Amino acid sequence: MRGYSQGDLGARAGIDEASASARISQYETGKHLPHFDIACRLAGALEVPPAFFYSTDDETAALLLGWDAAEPAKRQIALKLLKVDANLERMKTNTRRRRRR
Amino acid sequence: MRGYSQGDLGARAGIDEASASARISQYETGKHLPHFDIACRLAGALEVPPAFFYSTDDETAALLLGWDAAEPAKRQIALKLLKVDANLERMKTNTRRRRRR
DNA sequence: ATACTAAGGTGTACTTAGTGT
DNA sequence: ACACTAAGTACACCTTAGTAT
Repeated sequence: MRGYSQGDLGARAGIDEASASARISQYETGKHLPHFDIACRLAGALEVPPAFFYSTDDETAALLLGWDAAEPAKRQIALKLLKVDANLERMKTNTRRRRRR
Repeated sequence: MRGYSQGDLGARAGIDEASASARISQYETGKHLPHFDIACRLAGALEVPPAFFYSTDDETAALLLGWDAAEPAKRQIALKLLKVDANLERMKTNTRRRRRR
């Protein structure tokens, strides 16, 4: 199993092969959205962070890909670089995380 | 409208006030997941990037908050810092973006 | 083989009404 | 006022069967 067909991707994500092609086609054509747990498994199969699928602009998408590929040391530097502003911002806003299934 | 009640948040996200409290409560308690377009409007109201709601670890969540608060100049530095690894990584993997509604 | 779609079945979010703080 | 929940309704995803490249 080394291909990149919809069926193979489905298999790597643990989706029943009988419906994998149809479902992934529906996702790619925008007909339907996968549930979050399925998106996580597809992200695992494609080796991208799940949040990548939910980025609404190309810069954020690039950030998440770079973040995912970077080594821990480089991650720390990037995070510290951004963190100063973030902490200032968070004092002003009430941003509670919402739970997932 | 200056409060942080569920009803106010719903109003800022353009959700019908008759059901805003119930729905947001269901999101916060993990009973239900909002559709992606609703998540985007909630993110706008809370001034966080939509992808923040879909981050599966605290570091990625922090990254996205920092990214959102950072000025363009600082964003470019962070992005370039991560981009080298990212480009190398993308040559090896087949990561097609999936469409959204 | 693979990608895609229509239509019906299935499951989840949304609405409403109501309880409790 | 506000947060939360139960139950029914509405709607989106999933499955199947089928077409087409």
